[in-house]
Amino acid sequence: MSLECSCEACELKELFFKNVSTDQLNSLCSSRIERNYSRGDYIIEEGRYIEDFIYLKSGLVKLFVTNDNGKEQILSFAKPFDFVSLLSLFSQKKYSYSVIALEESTTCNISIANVRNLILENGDFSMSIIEKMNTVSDAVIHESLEIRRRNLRGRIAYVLLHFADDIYGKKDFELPVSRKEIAEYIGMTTENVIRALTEFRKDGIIKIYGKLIEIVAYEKLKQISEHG
Amino acid sequence: MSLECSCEACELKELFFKNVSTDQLNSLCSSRIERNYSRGDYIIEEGRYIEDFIYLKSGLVKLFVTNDNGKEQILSFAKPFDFVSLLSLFSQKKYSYSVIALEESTTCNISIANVRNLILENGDFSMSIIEKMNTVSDAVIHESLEIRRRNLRGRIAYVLLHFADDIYGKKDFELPVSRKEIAEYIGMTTENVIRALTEFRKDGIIKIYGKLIEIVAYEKLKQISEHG
DNA sequence: ATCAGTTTATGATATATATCAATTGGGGAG
DNA sequence: CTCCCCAATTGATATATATCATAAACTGAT
Repeated sequence: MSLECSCEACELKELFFKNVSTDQLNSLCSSRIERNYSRGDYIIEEGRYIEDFIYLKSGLVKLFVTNDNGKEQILSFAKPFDFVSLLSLFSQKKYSYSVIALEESTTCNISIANVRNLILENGDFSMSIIEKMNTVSDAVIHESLEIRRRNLRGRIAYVLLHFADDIYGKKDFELPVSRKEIAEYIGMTTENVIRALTEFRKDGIIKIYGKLIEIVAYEKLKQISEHG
Repeated sequence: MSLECSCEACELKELFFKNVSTDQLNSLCSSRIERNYSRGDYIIEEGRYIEDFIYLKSGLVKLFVTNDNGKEQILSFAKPFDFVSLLSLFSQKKYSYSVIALEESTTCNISIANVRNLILENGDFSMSIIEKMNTVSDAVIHESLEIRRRNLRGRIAYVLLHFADDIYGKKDFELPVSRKEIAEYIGMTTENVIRALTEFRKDGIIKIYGKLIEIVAYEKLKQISEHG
């Protein structure tokens, strides 16, 4: 039985289910569903019932809300090891935000009833999930405050550094989002996002080839992010 | 023994410890400390080690962060039944925000080791604390997004309605914060907060007597909050 | 009671950001 | 392959908000 469960070999097992017994893992495993998404696919739709605990095995996604006049506000970007359904998993019945894949992405979905049972019977697992939840919500709140206290240039610098440092781990990368999406993330207009990027390019801080960004003057960018 | 525990009679017991056995409650009770704070007192100081699980029995507090240049950003206001130390309780060792009493406030503090033990041994309690955590962080994130998508007037309207509807439950109340603190909450300058309030007064939407605010045209204020 | 410091308030001005308009280029649907 | 829509870009202008300056009212401390 235990040999048949592919969760045993999952690289994310240690991260999240290290305190789960083999029996419990097998139970999770039998009910779990893995899903693949292409760029642009909805993984979670705002307003839908929360039925699964979802975590991202690979790829990159954006979390966002849509307000009455159809405008989108991006909450956060999430990469593997982030638990995209974690924010409001048990606070309410319906999702209060949507999630869309920015790259080819794979999720592992576990029925929420199973997770609930695991919480009820396994204290170590509870502790682990609480820590993860706190970490995720802390990060989202922190991010929001960081963005809010910056001006346009500071926000753009912050976002570029976020992609370079936290998401891709290198100074040159392909932007997984449009200028418009950056605008929706930092709360400014698309035109001004473009203008700031152009300014950085003209100042020799970054190079731009369409979606490709290369950070040339990393320290300078850091300085702009920190002191405007 | 159980008769001596004042937690048995605490009006917040049902809200948070309904799934806790009498023995467990007594254990919590013996280690708990109740603290009183006056307006302006620090309840939590950013950077301090998280040693207690803290909830607000009475009063009103503000949660805020201080950035490098000494400016404060207010995250949220919390009233009784809110769990002020809940945001990052288990995500890290130190508080990433401060909490100050805005009115006479009383907290109940329980050692974090006790709460941790309770999580490990009591699944229902775990479930309950997870729901509370999700609710608190959801609210803070939601609040932040709501504020962000409004202009100055909309933000001020939103804040006034927040105090009237969510905090005081009536249309006339004494502002528990300065104009400067409102500014720190909505991310605008003090002068512009004052100007917007004055505008609302001149338009007959509110009456102002120093800190006393009376909402005269509630629907109008609602409309400004929703559509600028 | 007085002084110092902060809060509230208002006006004038500067600055940042949004809006509107026009152009170019690319990607997807048919 | 072509058409059309959307993304990216740039410029001109409008608007919102910040900044600076000033003053009155209030608050707390001595």
